[in-house]
Amino acid sequence: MKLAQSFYQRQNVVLIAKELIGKVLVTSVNGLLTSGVIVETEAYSYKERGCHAYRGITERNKVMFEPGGVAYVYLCYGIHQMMNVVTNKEEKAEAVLIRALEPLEGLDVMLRRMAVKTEKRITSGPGKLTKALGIDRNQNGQSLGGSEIWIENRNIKVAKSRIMSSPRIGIDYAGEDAKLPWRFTLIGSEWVSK
DNA sequence: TACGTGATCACG
DNA sequence: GTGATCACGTAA
Repeated sequence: MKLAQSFYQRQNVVLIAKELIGKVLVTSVNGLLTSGVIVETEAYSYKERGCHAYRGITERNKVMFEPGGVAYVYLCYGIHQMMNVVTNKEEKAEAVLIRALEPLEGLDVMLRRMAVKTEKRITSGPGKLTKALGIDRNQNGQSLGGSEIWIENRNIKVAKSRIMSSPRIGIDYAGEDAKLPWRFTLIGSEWVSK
């Protein structure tokens, strides 16, 4: 079943990022259902330099300041859509970046969207999984309680000992905050990004 | 390692 | 208005 708003609106974004490992991200875009098990996440908070919200609200990051439970989707490097889950209360701008999935449903749709013939590493990276699942800025600000994009708990068991933390990727500009161990990966998964 | 690609943001 | 920058991916 879908995660409740109360799951997202808790205050500890790092804990939420860890708990999202093993949950299932689902989209139904243009009537096409696709989904995957989350195997890699990163936490971001307005309190640290790695976060878009660190310097306050702007046109791009304003949905991060909404109450938890909505999608924050933005364009990176002019090409890649990045999918985040907004957490915490209104004005406490925090979010979890979804970085990799293990495909579950709608593999044929994903193959077509990615224009590839095999599923190999088709959702192993934040820019790739959004394309495979049909996520773009049309979903920015959408509720995760809606009918187009949501996250489910399907009772997939993930032992805490199978989750590893490490520094986040691609945020050298964040100085000391780049060292925070706020990236979570499922140990042994073939689907974690490189 | 190099760079495509275009929105965004902090300047004026 | 303008220019530097960027939570990536792929090719080489």
